[in-house]
Amino acid sequence: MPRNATASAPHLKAFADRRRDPATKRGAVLKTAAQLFLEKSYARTSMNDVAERLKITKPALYHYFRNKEEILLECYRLGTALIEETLNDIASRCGAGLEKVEAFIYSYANVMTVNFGRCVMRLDDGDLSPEALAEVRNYKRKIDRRLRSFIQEGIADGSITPCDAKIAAFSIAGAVNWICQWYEPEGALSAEEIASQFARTLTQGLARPNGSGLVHKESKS
Amino acid sequence: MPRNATASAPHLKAFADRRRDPATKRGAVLKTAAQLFLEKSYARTSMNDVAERLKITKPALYHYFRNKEEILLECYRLGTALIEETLNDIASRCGAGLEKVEAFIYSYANVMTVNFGRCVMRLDDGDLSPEALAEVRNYKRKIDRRLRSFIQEGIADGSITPCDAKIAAFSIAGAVNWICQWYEPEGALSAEEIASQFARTLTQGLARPNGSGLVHKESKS
DNA sequence: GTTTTAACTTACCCATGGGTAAGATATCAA
DNA sequence: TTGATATCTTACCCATGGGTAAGTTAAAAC
Repeated sequence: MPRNATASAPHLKAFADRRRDPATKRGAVLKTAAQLFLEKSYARTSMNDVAERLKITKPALYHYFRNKEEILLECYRLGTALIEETLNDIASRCGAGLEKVEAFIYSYANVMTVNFGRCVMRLDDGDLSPEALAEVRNYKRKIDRRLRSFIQEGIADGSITPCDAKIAAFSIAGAVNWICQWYEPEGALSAEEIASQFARTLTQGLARPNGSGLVHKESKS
Repeated sequence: MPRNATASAPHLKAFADRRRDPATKRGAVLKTAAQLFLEKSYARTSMNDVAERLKITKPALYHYFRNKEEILLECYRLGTALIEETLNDIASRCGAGLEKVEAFIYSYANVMTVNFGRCVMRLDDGDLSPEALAEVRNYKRKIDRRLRSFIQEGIADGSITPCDAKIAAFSIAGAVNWICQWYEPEGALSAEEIASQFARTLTQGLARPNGSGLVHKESKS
């Protein structure tokens, strides 16, 4: 995996010449800011830091965003859009509740390895204004409800052991959300490995099917 | 459980009269600060906020702590002490790896519902100085290693399905750590309910033992 | 009672950082 | 070429909040 946003920097060149399209530059600001927010947190990232990395000065940023918070909010919006996309896919897919949950874990885990996705669960939404906070909380609630409904479906169709769906959803969401706290794009673990093992262990559990015998061990691929 | 630190405030009276023991007052500052850090985050909690809640003035706080960071660090220390305590219990206990993991989840989940425990995983350790950060990271690494070793034990003794112990540990730790993000002491879910269901579903999985775990299950529904 | 000392207050300092005013300069349309 | 406009810079404002200096009050020691 050679080119990973950090090292070779495509978007850092966006401000090389003066007149180019604003859309690209706005995007570059956003990408850079998201990166910094993940590196140092939103609060510890100053507008100057963002400007510096783009090799411009602070006030230039205000041509593309009204204020710092708007940048943060936009990160949330892009991230939640990624999540909603995959959620719609899964919901429309046929299958038992358990399969949906499994697909959810897999897809969601992958999103948690993408910067904008990571922002959604790692950044502190308490830094948002009340209105923006309400919007973001709404997105998050929607995700939680979606997962919870998959679990309830599974209990209803018999693919999932009866349990408190609310707690189960928190458990799964927690495991996956936490990825954005420790995942490193350049790290040893690939997104694919993480996503697939998470999907398996969270649905099937750690426990060996029964006792210690290899009695009816299924083909483990 | 009627008296829950928030409503009836025992430690908020610590500064009622002037000369009392410093230890109690220091503890009151700590408790109040931890509470505020969880309510508003460390960064958004000013020393004035802490003082105000204790009905004293900001400089008075500096009789008990050298600076704001020392308060934060102390929260981490008390929290990690709670965790280590339970970890030692479990490690010394006999049992298969899976049982240890289960016990870990149960105990750790309970710690995550206690304010100082919540601080450990919810507060942003990036606010600490490099030295303090190293100390805290060290605590956290120890916890992770402990969990990972339980899992490896389980794989070795046959109680746990072979898997990548590192990823499995992240998954479990994530689910449990996330509790401190959503748990509300006054909320509908009790610590006991959460801890026991977490211990069960994370070890046994969601899937119903027989019938649906497999991909080739024909799932009508 | 008087002194000593810890506990606390009032009043302040100043670094950080979000945001703006106003001017400079390159780009684009004509 | 030239004016108009978006782009970007230099220089600044000021609110917030951690931290301190120095004095005040009350408790405790004698």
